[in-house]
Amino acid sequence: MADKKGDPAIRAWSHFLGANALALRAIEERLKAANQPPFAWYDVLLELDRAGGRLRIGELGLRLVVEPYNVTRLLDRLESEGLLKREQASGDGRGAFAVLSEKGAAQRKKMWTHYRRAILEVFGEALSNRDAEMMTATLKKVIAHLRHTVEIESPRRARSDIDVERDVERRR
Amino acid sequence: MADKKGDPAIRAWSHFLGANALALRAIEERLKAANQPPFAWYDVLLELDRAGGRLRIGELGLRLVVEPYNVTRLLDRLESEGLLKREQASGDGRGAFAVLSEKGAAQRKKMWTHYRRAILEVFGEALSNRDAEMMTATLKKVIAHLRHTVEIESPRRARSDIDVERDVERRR
DNA sequence: GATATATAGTTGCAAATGCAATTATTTGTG
DNA sequence: CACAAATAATTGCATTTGCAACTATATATC
Repeated sequence: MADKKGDPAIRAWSHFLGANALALRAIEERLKAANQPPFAWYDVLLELDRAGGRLRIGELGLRLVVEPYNVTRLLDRLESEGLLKREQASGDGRGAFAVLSEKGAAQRKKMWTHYRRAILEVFGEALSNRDAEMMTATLKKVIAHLRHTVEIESPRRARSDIDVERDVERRR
Repeated sequence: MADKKGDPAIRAWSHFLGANALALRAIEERLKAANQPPFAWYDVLLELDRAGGRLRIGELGLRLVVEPYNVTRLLDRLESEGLLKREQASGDGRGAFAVLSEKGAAQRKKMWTHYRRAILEVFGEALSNRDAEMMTATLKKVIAHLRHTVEIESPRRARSDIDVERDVERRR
């Protein structure tokens, strides 16, 4: 109990979670009210745009922080709306590019007007510029830290599975 | 494009999203590696514990920022593991309480050792105490703003004998 | 240069989530 | 009191996500 809320990092995390839940809910709500697709679509389109219109699918997943199988399906949905197309990678028969279409670029712009307003409304209104800047700086540290440690850790099983304790019996 | 990254709030939001994706992934990953349930379970158990062991289901949803239908199913899962039980609300035939069980309390403690370590590892290591404290303060503003504007409808509680008891710490 | 291993991306199936009712009860209004 | 409206929680169905396995191609090793 003593250190449950005692450590500043724990307190920050708990507020982070709370703000996250409320903010995501509010943003999605506003996008839906404006008849726009989920904001995850915006991120895909933006990342493609930033990369000049085309990006290897795996690289896209890394940048978006989305698992490969979810990238596949996200792209399926966007592709079926004509917002992008897949293109076989020349020189690597395994890979493919996601390529932004005209329609996709237009959709991104369209979404942005709503998304931007929503962000400012639910997130920006609460913060001074100074608050926001400090938050950006702080979150950059978190991101850098996580990008770093997550990378070091994946190659193989980090731990042996001997030490696992079965606490909750069934996973359904 | 001029103000796409120009506004401090927008920049903060975009970093917020990035940190969120990385942090959630890392935390869940570590809990899974320790064979623990998802951290959403912890939140349920903690909220019940904080409330003294029992809470109206709707109120639990508000505190957790989870939609009613998802609360139902979350409780289904925890209840089927024996971590809590539902109890008909006396005085209101529609409602029910979620009641923390011994096993649930124990499970919460158990999870905490892993969860706590994970938080400190993936989130705390990146931040100084001062960083974390500033972040908490800033996020509090965001939360207050969203709690206020997003939920214009203040959930008027039906007064019933049993739950009058703990009005003390409604807002957290 | 044959074979093992690693990489890119996808897929089947199960579990979780979102949405739109649905049930049961309570409250408000005439 | 009768009846419309509101509230608490759940459910059916469609969509999305997670996990594990799979296909296909590339790379490394001997």
